[in-house]
Formats: sequence, C-alpha cells, structure tokens
Amino acid sequence: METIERKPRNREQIRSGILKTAKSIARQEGWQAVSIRKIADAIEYSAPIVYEYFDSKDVLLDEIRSEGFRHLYQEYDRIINLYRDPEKRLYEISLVQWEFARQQPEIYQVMYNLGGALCTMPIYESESMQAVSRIVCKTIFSFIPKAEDSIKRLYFQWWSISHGMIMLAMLLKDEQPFDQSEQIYRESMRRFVRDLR
Amino acid sequence: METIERKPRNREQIRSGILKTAKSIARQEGWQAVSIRKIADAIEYSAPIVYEYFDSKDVLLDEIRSEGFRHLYQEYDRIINLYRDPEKRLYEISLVQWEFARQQPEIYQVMYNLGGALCTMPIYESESMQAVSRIVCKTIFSFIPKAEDSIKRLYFQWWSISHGMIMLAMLLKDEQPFDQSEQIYRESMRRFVRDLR
DNA sequence: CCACTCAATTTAACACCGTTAACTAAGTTT
DNA sequence: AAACTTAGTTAACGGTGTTAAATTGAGTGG
Repeated sequence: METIERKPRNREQIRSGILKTAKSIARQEGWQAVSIRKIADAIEYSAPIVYEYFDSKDVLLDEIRSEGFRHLYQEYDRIINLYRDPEKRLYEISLVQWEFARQQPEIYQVMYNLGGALCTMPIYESESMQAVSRIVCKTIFSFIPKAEDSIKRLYFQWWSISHGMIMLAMLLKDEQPFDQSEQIYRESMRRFVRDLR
Repeated sequence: METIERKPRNREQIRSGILKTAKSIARQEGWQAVSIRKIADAIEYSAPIVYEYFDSKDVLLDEIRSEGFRHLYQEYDRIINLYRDPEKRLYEISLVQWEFARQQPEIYQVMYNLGGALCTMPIYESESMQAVSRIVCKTIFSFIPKAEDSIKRLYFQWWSISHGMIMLAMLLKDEQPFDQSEQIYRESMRRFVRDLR
C-alpha cells in the first residue's frame, strides 16, 4: 500500500529534481555547462538514471522550454482575468514577459535557443508555445476584430518588438543598464498598444 | 626569398580555410556540429594545427563574428555613399541587415549567440560591432539631430525591431514563409523610419 | 533457509569533444 | 657534421551524451 504511493511520489520528486538542477546550473554557469553527469551528481545518482526520466538531453531541454511557456500562459491568463480593457491587457502582458525574462533569464534562453542553449525540437511544434500564441492573438482580436491574417501580422510585430528588446537588453546589460532598457521597453510597448487603436 | 613570400601566403590561406570550413559546417549541420577535429579533417591537417591560427575555438568564433560585423559595416557604408536622404539611408540599411541574415544565417547566429552558437567574448567589447553601432547612430543623427542619449534610445529601438523580426522569422520559417515575414519587416521598418520625422 | 526473480542502480564502455605535451622528420644555420 | 628551428604528427587528459552489461538487494516460492 505504502510502496504504491511512495514510489510514484519519489519518481516525481526525482524528475523535478533533475529539472531544478539543470536550471540551477544554467543560471550559475550558463547552458554550455549543463551536463547529464553534473545533474546526476547533484541529485546523487549515476548518469544513466537521468535517462529513466528523459529520453535525451534534448527532451529535457524541451521540457524546460515547455515549462517556461506554460508559466507564461498562466501569467497571461491571470492578466486577462484581472483587466477588462484590451489595451491594458496587452500592455500588462508585455510587462509580464519582460519580468519573466528578467527573473528567469536561463529559461528564457532555452525557450529561444539563446546564449548557447540548444533545444532542437522546433519551437513552433510546441503545444505550450502555441497556447501562448493563441491567448495573445485572442487579446489582440478582442481589441481589433480583424481577419485572422491581420491578427497574425500584428502578433508577429508585437512579438518581435518585445522579444527583440528583451534579447538585446540581455546582450547589452553590462553596457546599458537593465533599468534603462526597461524604460525604453515600457515606452515602446505602450506606443505599440496605443497605435493599435 | 621565395619562402618569405610563400610562407605567409600559405599561412593566410590555411587561416581563411579554417574560417571557411567552420562556416560551411555550421551552415550544413548547425553550430553544435562544428568541432576543431572536423575542421582539421576538412583542411587535411591534424587538430592541433588549428591552434596555430586560433588560440581557442572561442576566438575562432569571435573572428567569424567580427568578420560578420565588418561585412555589415561595409554594406552600411556603401548605402550611405549611395543615398543622400537620411530616411532612405536608414530604410536601406534595414533591408541590408535582413538580406545579410537571410543569405548568411550561420554568421548572423554566431554574431548574436543564436541557435546553439556560443561565443563567450562579450559582444559590446567587439570593436567591429561598435563601428556598426556608430555608423547607424550617425545616420539617425543626420536625420534627427538630438542629444546622444536620445540617439542611443532610437538606435536601441531600431535595432530591437530589426533584430527581433529577423530572429523570429528565422525561428518560425517553417511555419510562416520567409517572404511573408520579409513583407512585414519592410512595412515595419518603413513605418519606424517614417515615424522618426 | 535456500534459490529464484525482478527491479533499481551502477560500472564500463563507445565515440566524440577542446586542448596540450611530447615527439618526429625535415631543413637551416653555424 | 652538429646543433637548432620549423611544421606537423601522435598520444594523452579530462570532459561530453548515450547505451549495454553487470551488480546489488529486496521480496517470494519451495
């Protein structure tokens, strides 16, 4: 009886321990330093154990990427339930994305294959990423009810500005203070949202 | 007499052969597949020879990055000498950047540590990258003569939109046709330039 | 209590990686 | 001819992702 319960729980603990360790190493030493053996050492198992939970390093990274998009989705969902005004919604969603990239840069990196991280699973096949796309597109649509194609264009533009600024801010953070980049980001996203009217 | 001339020329040939091979492998198999041994095999030498030309894989990548920025600089310079109108200049510069990323994606990747490429030399310490920044800033200034801080803000915005769209277009190229992304890019850059007035 | 099974886990191995030290062979200088 | 320089190689170190085989250990039927 107990074993039936304890075994699966341990499995889940080990699994999340692997994910947690991978992210922790990436945060401290960068994704190029994340190795299966190092993860195994940290969770006090031998390397092959990791393969009992993830078929390869690639699917491990894919899981972290999906976690990231799911987290983003939840935050966007929260914003939408919090505000009624579509303009406010899109702006707040933009700010959430900035905050996410700021607080968990290593996850943001693996989501977009930045800074040496490489997850070979195509990002557009990720269900969790598509869910994020849908929720933002829906927000834009509730704002400007146009044809699907137009919405996709606007979404692509919004995504580009947001992602472009976040990426450059990360890349230049030692030259241009992050807070200064954030100020420009806020202004740009506000203007983008305003210009949608 | 001959040796004094032939030796340096051969040296230069080998050196550029290494660079060419690295880019070629990256283009065909991605940066994660670029290894010193594979490069050495291709140029028909043993691996340690590569270290006679580059202190490490990292400085090899740094050289390719610098080559990329120098190429971009030359193109920007050409545009500036070709057109007088600052508006036209900035727009054409934007198009050159798109074309560069389209034709040599593997170089664009190493310039920004995209898609698994990792050059640990900080990008903002690259002289060739700073030269590119200066020439674009100058173009914006000839357009809107404002304080240096304002110019840097505008440059950051221009760079973000351009780079963000290029990056996303590359990432989504199998879902959203590149030509379609290019259309949105042209429209966005045109609008950015127009809004500068 | 012994033998057996079965699952969990580890060890050992393979082929690769970046990098360096030691070595070889050829040519040049003295 | 002997010593030195140069170009290039082989071999090695410690690391990587990954897999097959060996090992451990606990529970079970005889």
